[in-house]
Amino acid sequence: MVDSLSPANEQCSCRCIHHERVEAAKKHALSPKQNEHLASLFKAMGDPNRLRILWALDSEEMCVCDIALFIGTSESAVSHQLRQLRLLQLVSNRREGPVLYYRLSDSHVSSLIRLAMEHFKMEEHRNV
Amino acid sequence: MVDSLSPANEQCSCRCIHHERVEAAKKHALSPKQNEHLASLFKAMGDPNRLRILWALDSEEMCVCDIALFIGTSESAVSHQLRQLRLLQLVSNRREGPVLYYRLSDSHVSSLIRLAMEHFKMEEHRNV
DNA sequence: TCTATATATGATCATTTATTCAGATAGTAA
DNA sequence: TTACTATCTGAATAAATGATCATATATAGA
Repeated sequence: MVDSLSPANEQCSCRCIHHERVEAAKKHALSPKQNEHLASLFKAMGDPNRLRILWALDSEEMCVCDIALFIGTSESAVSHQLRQLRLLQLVSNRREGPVLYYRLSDSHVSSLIRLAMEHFKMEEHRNV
Repeated sequence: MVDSLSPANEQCSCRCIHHERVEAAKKHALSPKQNEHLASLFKAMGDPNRLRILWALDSEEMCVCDIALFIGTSESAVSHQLRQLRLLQLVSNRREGPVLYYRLSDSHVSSLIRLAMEHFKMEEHRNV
């Protein structure tokens, strides 16, 4: 059992520890890759400005200018944020002339936000 | 319309902009407080180690030692992470003598993780 | 009381990250 | 081509963050 530990994990091997729980947790654990992917998704949603962008795009397409005005930051800052969201495939865009219209790639993001709202027992006062 | 902007948001007022979309986004937007709460929840879940902890605690109680061995970091690091999760009320603990057993505070966290897995079309290979 | 164990906490440090600025790219129209 | 607009990108900087180390607290037992 102990030899299934990676070499770096030696610092605690002498303490209380319920070895069977640790082994069970390892079996139940997500793969490192899955875990990284999920963490990066949540991290992307964990920035207040990005979260506002995502929530805004849930109800309508917006261009970079619109978002910058809505968020109250520079267009460059918004563009950087949008790139992150694009790389994670949370948003996609559509070009119309020189203007890029951004939207949510799928409904998972807004589902996650709504589910998270339940945790805080927030009301989703839809007034749009 | 424009006077509903906060004084700091002046940098984009001369660009293309679909003002009606910006106004609609503002109406639809979460309150700053709600937004901050949600962002902090997602941010907490956005660290790979914290996410592993949360996912592990979904299936069983673990003490700090267990978690440290499972994650492969020091108990102090785990304790710091657990404090953040406690302050956000994502986990709670139960004392048994000198040992603190941690568990998820409610089922929202694991629901969020499972929903996020759908975004990546991950399979939840339950082998525990 | 003293000792040992389990966990928590505060300070520090290295890394990450969000924004800003300057400049580049892409599209449109003259 | 030139000029203009919308957006993107890379570098730099300041702030936030996670881990480590040393120390403190809490509980149990002698």
